[in-house]
Amino acid sequence: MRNSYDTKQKELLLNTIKGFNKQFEVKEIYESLKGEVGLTTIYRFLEKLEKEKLVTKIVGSDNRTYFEYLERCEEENHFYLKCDKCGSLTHVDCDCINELSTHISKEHSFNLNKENIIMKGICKNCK
Amino acid sequence: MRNSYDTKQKELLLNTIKGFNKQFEVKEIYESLKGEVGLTTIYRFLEKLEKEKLVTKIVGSDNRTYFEYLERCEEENHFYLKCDKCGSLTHVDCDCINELSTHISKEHSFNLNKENIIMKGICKNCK
DNA sequence: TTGATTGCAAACAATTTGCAATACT
DNA sequence: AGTATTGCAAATTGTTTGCAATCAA
Repeated sequence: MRNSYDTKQKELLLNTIKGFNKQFEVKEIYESLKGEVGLTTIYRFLEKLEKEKLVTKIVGSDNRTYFEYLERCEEENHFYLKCDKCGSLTHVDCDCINELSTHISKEHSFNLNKENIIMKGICKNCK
Repeated sequence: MRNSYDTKQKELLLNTIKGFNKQFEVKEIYESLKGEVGLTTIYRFLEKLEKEKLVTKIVGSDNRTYFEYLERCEEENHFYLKCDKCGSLTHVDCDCINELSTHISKEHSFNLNKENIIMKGICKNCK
């Protein structure tokens, strides 16, 4: 009684998704893997990754639906900086986020979800 | 040569949208205004509000599409705290965000978009 | 009166489901 | 062999568009 098989499609999909270093559309995966993986399979794989919290569905500023691969990170004080211009996602480990979190908890009675802090703006390259 | 008329529908829509104090679905507006405003009009109105940055389309953790009314705020050090549980949005004015922004700019070469900082977690009521 | 707005029905696009064929172990 | 996976086609759902009727100024 197994519950998962390794297939060519899964491997192709994961590599392709990791290859984008910014948000991507379903269509883009489909195009890159034309003839190798069907649309249905792509949707099903993304759904699985979403459940595993490896991928998030988002609405872009152009109002279209994108997916974003979020590499898991076990660091304590970790957060993401996402560029509004190029869509790139930068990982940061810095105590500043811990301080902020403590402050917000004490002063504003709100507990930040420290596993997944994403702040937006303009990255080094784009400014 | 005018470019906008005041209508019953617009007024109803704006009041309804302001009435929710958390994210809402198109369907919810439609239900609350059943018989008073058509679906097409709702979509068109939301599109207009999105352009004015009063409303944002988002994907919920249940993977459905929601809209969120973001009251504009002219304060200098303003940000939002969004509860992952109840969806409520709290406005905060506090210098802490300014310090963070300065730090991130200096140390991590990234310019936060200070107009629209939204951080997620669990609110006072839900914890 | 003039031009904006509305809402139906139809068109369109994105996503999901049923199912038979295929691949994995 | 036995079960998971795939992918087509069809069904479903969400959103947009064309257009004639209506409404605001």
